[in-house]
Amino acid sequence: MSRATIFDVAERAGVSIKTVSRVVNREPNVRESTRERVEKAVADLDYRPDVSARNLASHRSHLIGLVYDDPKAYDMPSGGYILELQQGALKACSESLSQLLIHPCDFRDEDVAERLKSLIQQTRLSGIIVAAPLSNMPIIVQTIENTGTPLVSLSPGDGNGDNASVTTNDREVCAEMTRYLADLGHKHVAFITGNPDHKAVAFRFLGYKDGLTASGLEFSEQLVAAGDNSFGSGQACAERLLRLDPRPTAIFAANDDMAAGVLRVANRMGIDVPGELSIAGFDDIPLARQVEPALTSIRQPLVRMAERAANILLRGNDDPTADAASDCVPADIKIRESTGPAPD
Amino acid sequence: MSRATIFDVAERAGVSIKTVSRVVNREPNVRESTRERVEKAVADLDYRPDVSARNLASHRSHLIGLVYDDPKAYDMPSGGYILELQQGALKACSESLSQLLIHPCDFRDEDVAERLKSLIQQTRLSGIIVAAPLSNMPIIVQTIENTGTPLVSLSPGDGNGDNASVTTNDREVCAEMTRYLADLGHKHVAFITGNPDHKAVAFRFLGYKDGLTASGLEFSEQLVAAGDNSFGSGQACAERLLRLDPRPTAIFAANDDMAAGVLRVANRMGIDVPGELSIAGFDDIPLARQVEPALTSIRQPLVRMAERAANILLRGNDDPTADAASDCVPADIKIRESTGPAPD
DNA sequence: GTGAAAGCGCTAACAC
DNA sequence: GTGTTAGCGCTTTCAC
Repeated sequence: MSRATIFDVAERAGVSIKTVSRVVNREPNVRESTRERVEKAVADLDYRPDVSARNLASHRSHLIGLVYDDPKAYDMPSGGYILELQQGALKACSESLSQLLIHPCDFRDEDVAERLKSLIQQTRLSGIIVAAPLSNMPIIVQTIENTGTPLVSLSPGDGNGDNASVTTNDREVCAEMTRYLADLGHKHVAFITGNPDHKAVAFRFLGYKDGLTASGLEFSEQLVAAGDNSFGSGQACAERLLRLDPRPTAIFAANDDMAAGVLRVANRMGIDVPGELSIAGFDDIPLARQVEPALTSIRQPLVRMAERAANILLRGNDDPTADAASDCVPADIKIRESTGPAPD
Repeated sequence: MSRATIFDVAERAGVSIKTVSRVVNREPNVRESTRERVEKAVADLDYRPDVSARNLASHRSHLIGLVYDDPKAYDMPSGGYILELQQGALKACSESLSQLLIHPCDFRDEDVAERLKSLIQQTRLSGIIVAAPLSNMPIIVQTIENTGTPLVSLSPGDGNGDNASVTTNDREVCAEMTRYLADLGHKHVAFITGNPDHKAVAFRFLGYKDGLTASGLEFSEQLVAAGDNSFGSGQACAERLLRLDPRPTAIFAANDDMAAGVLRVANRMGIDVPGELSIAGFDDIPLARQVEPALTSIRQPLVRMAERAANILLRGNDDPTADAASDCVPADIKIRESTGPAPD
């Protein structure tokens, strides 16, 4: 019971293999009755085209790569991030009869470039999605560009050259969150910045400043602490910020891990959240819902971003899901229990 | 600057393509000097064999699949689980010049089988790793078996037929954890069972019983609550167990999400952990370290299990990392702050 | 609308 | 040790 080939189908349908090929690939110029006969034969024989043969002949691999920072290099803080990207990319792939190759990479590794190059050349990837923060790393981006492989960046800090990119509105949504806090009566809203490698995270800080301005609040260096995206750094920053006089009544952290660190410190210091201190995060990781009180946060539309990125690669410009603004997918603010009116 | 082919390399090295093929595939019977010349030509031309051509000619895809339960179907409780599996499988793949195709699937979906079949036939997967709990689902396992694709199950509840499998010592390590609690003086050790779909989780319950017996403690149905692996079910079970009289002084949950639920309830009820109640979990998810007090838990060697599974597929029996017992990789107990001596 | 023939870049089997 | 010759199963080109 060896697998059926295109010849078997052709013979059974009484046509040439070219016609089978046309039907299978949904090409035009096939008479309806012929198409039906071929489709019947395909079904009867449970025929599925061999991907290797197709790739070899067509010089396209129907394979795209998803490149992201190896979570093992950190202590896997944001596995959810990666899984959502995978999910979005997989969705687009399955709709386009393509497959996804995942490629976590450690940019501290000497061989990153070499490994990437091997991946690309051996598999003849039709395209690559590079997720932040790797989308900000010249060595990664250039290695890919040198191979001539189509590339889509996810949340690159800047435009990232001529490459296509998909982003979210980090800056605007952070301004919105800041205004939300200001509207609750908070006058001293602190901010904890994230890892500077992650340029999109820098936009969050700008958004915070925008929000302050929009709310008529003054920006103060005092109220800004430099974190590195980790839980521990959130704790450290909180310890400093919460000793300030006057003490901030709201802390907005550039990610949820740090926000959770702030919450831990507040609990330890006996500061009531949200009674005495409002805390907001970013990313809406599962932990945000598991801590108590649950964290107000911002959810990036990662699944849709990755899906869109994959579709850019897979379908080019005839992506039906595309609209003018689809390369910037807006984020959602999730109000939960950790934010509330400012104390008197 | 089109890519170099095997002919270009052969020409440059002054040999036939077959010799190039031998060198590239590390086959024997090549004179050292010839090998060196070919290697030089390969390097000069930056030649990398085309995977599609190789697959087509050799009828092997150098591609393995990793099939796991789509985390989106749940609310992504244990993304870390999947990432560790991916990491292990990827490690083995990169060492064998192979690639990994990930295939999350929702077993509630009507088309699971069809989708799996498409994946396998189109890509001619050389092998498939099926992770628990999917490794317990006949529809999944049989679909794969029907295609004749080599299959390795990860933590299948039972032997899973003739298929190779890689497991951890769920039962033994749970017995050990239970003994550890008994040794701390706990007389009333409760247990929260997990999702029955996940057969390996059932072994954890058996281990709990074993441990009780080994410690001379009596088993009581009263002290067993049925959870479903979710945080919420951990809370519900805790609420029942902690109202018991006498109240258990230790609760061992079949996973960390449930253990975290127990901790939350204990905090709400004003029960000191570990002073009045010891809590132990299983899985050592990141959350286990983030809650306060940090949870005593058990860490499955998922990365190594997946790596071993991939190596079984990729290298068959000449896996240098294999030893007699490598198909059962032992788990580690991580003692943290949530367990301590029983109260008087 | 449909088909015939020529590869795609490699491996396999066998010859030398 | 090394080379020759057929394919692998499909797409492409171009003829009809």
